[in-house]
Amino acid sequence: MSASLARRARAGDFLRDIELSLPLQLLKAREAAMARFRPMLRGHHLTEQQWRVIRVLAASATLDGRELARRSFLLAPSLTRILKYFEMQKMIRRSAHASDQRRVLFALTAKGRKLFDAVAPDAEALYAAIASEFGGQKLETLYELLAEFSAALGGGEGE
Amino acid sequence: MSASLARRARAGDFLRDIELSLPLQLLKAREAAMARFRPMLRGHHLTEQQWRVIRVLAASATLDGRELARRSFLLAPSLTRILKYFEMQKMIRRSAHASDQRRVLFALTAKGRKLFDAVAPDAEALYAAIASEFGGQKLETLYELLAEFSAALGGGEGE
DNA sequence: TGCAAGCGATTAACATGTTAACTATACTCA
DNA sequence: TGAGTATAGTTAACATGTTAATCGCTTGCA
Repeated sequence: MSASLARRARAGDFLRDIELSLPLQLLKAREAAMARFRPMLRGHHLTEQQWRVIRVLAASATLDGRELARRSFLLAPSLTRILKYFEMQKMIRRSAHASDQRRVLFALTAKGRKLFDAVAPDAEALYAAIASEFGGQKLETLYELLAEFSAALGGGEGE
Repeated sequence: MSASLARRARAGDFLRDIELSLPLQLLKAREAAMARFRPMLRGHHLTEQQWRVIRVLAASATLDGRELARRSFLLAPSLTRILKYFEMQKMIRRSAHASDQRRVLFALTAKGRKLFDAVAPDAEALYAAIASEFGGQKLETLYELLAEFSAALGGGEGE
């Protein structure tokens, strides 16, 4: 692999080969993983982003929009749209913040919890399959490198 | 970092913490990098995907849609829209394939080449800064792991 | 030959990404 | 206390992601 990289770097293009674009390689890896998850989520009538919201709320009971956006890594406009949809579906319930009228609190309804309980085992199974195919040790190394990378570029902020 | 992962895994949530979602970590790392590139591209009135198309064409002279889609890692509908836009901007020219009337060939115009020449140095500078901050050696390791991951899950196909 | 199946490109419909503007509420400090 | 500033959430506008359908061209094969 290292040899392959070196070969490409010597190829003589003006710009380094697009194969060496880091954002693109991250996108490819992400797509390789998502290609597994998407059909399963689709079977539950969920998009990836919708599942992230359900998952975050399932782990935290009640959250305001800001925290929900941070943990699900969604931009505010996307989150607004998703929450509006889930409210319509009776999956999520909103309530007022006691001391700050700007904030809105969100929580899963019983129906939303049921959805989570139905999807979670499928997601875990796919994740386990990926870990098995790629190797748990390498997966851990990849996690660490990704975390270091995000931290080095200041792309995580929170915590 | 490994300690941090272990701590979270022990946290006791029903599902493993969302922080351990691989697609999400890949997305975060990608976003950390793109946060650097986006403002620069915006200064040239380009989106990330538009830049990928320009870059691929700059390296290959003439390509049909299929190859262009594969190398820029864009889905056909997105590519169609981007090419339509660039044609309107006179950045890209389309021509007919000699032996297969289904295919369409695309190439940069002189104006498109000029755009590439203007953006490329800025992109290289940002890439060099990232390599410097994160470390060239770790960056190479990350590349290799990402490539192995994509290959292991069958998410690259071509070559 | 001719037709069924496959492929390249486009279009359609809906969801999200991205930036900017806007509203309402909260805070700060003179 | 009150003008100025900051923050949470929403809305707007446009670009891309995702799946499905469509249309014309090509290929394989009876």
